[in-house]
Amino acid sequence: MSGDQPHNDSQINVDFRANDSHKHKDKEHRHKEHKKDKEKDREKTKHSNSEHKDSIEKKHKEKEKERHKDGSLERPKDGSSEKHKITSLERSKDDSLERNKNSLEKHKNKHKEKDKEKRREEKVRSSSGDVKVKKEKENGFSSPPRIKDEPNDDSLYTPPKENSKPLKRFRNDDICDIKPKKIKIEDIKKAKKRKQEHEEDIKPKKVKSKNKDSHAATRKKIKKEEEQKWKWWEEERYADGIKWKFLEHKGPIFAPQYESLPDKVKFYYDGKVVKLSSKAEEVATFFAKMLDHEYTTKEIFRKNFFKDWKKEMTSEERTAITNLNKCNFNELSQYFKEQSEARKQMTKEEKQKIKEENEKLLQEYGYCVMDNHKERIANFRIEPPGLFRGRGNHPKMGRLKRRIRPEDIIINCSKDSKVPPPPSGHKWKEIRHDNKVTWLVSWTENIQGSIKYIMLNPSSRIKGEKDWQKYETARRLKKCVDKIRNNYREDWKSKEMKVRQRAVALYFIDKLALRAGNEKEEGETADTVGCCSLRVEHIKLHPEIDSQEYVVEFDFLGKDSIRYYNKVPVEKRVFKNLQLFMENKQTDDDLFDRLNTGILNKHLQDLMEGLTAKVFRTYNASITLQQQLKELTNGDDNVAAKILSYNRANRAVAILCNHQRAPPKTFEKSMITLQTKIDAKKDQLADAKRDLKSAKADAKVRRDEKSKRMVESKKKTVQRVEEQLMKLEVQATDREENKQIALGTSKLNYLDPRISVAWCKKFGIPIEKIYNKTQREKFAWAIDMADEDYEF
DNA sequence: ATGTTGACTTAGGAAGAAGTTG
DNA sequence: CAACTTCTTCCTAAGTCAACAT
Repeated sequence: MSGDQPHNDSQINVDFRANDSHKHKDKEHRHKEHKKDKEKDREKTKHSNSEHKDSIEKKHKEKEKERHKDGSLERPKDGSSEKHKITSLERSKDDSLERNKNSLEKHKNKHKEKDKEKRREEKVRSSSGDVKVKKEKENGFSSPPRIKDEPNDDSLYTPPKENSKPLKRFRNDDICDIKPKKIKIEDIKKAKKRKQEHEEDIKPKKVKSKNKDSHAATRKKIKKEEEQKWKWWEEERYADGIKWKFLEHKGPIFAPQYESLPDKVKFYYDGKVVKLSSKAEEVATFFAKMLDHEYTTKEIFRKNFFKDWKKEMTSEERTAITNLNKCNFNELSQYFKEQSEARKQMTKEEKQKIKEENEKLLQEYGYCVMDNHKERIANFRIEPPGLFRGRGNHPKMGRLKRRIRPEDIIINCSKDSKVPPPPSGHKWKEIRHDNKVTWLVSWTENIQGSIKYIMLNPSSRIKGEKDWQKYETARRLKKCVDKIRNNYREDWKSKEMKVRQRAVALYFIDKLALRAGNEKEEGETADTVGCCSLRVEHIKLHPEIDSQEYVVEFDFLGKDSIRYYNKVPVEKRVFKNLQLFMENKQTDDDLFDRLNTGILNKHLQDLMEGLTAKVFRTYNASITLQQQLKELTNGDDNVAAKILSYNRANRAVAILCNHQRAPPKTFEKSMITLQTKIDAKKDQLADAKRDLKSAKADAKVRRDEKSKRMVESKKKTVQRVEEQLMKLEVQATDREENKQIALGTSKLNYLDPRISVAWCKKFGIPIEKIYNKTQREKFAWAIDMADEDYEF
């Protein structure tokens, strides 16, 4: 499909540019240092085989060049690196701090009103100008019928199994020709029938559940099933909305009660010992435990902490303790360090005992029964109290996260199940029987007032089905993405501002895999943005730069305050539109002032059933992996080299999605030790080769069996050592390239696992090399169902 | 439309376990 | 076997998106 990824080359280039400035600087810097280190090493060891080193470096360079040619991994060497010298993560913090200081206040008051003003203004502007025809055009443009008619025959991409067993219809996804409302009714009817049949098959426990014998019977049954690994993906799914029929669990585990400090551990205020009340002391320990962290030095953190701490103090304490700077937590901090040290020093037996106890708790609380199957729960422990630490420059950092009591907890389970008893002397806040949701336990958290849930493990049916469904939606997008791309390109010319903005935003989401960008409440969270919430200050337009035309420079903080930096050449039309959008705006005005995620997603829904902004991320990630694997894998390579190719493909995706990590603290050091190993291995190889030579010479002279055998064994040694060396070198390359890129997130959330499974099967790579145990559990469905010619 | 809330996915870092090495 | 590194699991914050309320 030519249109699969018209953007891919640029995407990947672009991505490397995403690291551009700061990261690149950093990378280049690191490269130099690395070389220096190598040189040092050489001098030290004197066994240097500089030839070898050079050749490896050359090899790497060549490889990188190749990749560059492919439009893959190499970053362009443009000179945009000067400005940013700090690594992304550090930088992002500083940046946001600065900005927040300056603009937070402004924003708070301004933004909402300004938005309204703006809207008013622009209405005037547009009605007088060229954007008159709004209503008609809007109707004209959304033109859903055309798109909806797009043949939706999943058959092409749907493995036979799926065909015979209908996919679950979360949003009536795969019946596309019928109007949604009708479907609902029909689906429910069908579902009822299906379920009746289904239940007859598996003997629902519903009726019998009060009977203990039958409970025991089901348990046995569950155990049996456990042994042979339930393949939920071969079974029918529930229709619309219903998530389960039976749900029983043991409730959550609460955080351990606070234990007072021993008397010898003292807290000082203004140089004098102060004995704190239990409540105040507990909160003090939270602070003391974090003392080593940088954020206890931050003004906002300290202010928030102190305010909340005072609330926990007795009135005497409150009058006595008025200045956090006069508080001395050192003894507390010291005490906790000793404690953790002591924990490390425990004997094997003690550790074993703790492990066993944990295992017992896991067995008791870590599983639930959902529809005749025992399933693992993800987070069965209630979050303990502590100090809130948001990410980035969070206005609420340092606030007290309060202890959750049974009275805060809502239990969700089925009516016919054994409701978990609350801890003695307590009651649950509520017991609910809602099978339209997947959670077992919920409570409201006190920092943001949001609801927290206990849900099932990713290996569970309920999560797995949804995950599978996600990739199926992305595959449906694959089939109509060309149309959608043409559609938004047309919309760049629209007379209506709203449509143009929508089209440009969608272009970014598609090309750059940006997140949708919901509005957020000012002052409640860190100042981060996604596509729809970009502000004028987040982009710069360069009509020409580095011999490229129409370049947009992005620089903003995204989710988790991870910095997104990228210079992207765009089409002229996009560029001109951006200029238009930015006209007469302040830096802190919204770039897309007529757009939000709701509008965008509604439009997408019209283009394809189930399509939302985030599907583009999934789609582009998966299609990139597939294409990169195709390009990078060399069938003649050995396993290690193939895996390097896989990791590189994975890396291309991680870069596309801007999945970063802080470089491991020990990165430089571990690189050096690895290099030393490589050097040692090279020496060993040289020795082995010499041995082989002399053995050969020897054999020539002697011509006896023994010396022949000797030659053979020496040959083998050389081969073995060569392989080992190769493996080390591959490892070094891989690690180097991975310094601040996190592969895990995309692997876990964006890449259709069937692509990887198919790749493994095709090239004879054991799946364990790609997925660890947890990942194999999560992707069991894919491992079971994908064969080597699976295509995304 | 706009705002609010609830449910669920996505995310990076910390802690803990396992593996490696001197 | 202790110290260190690396891999895995845990933790929970921070997004997305749809349904509902205004």
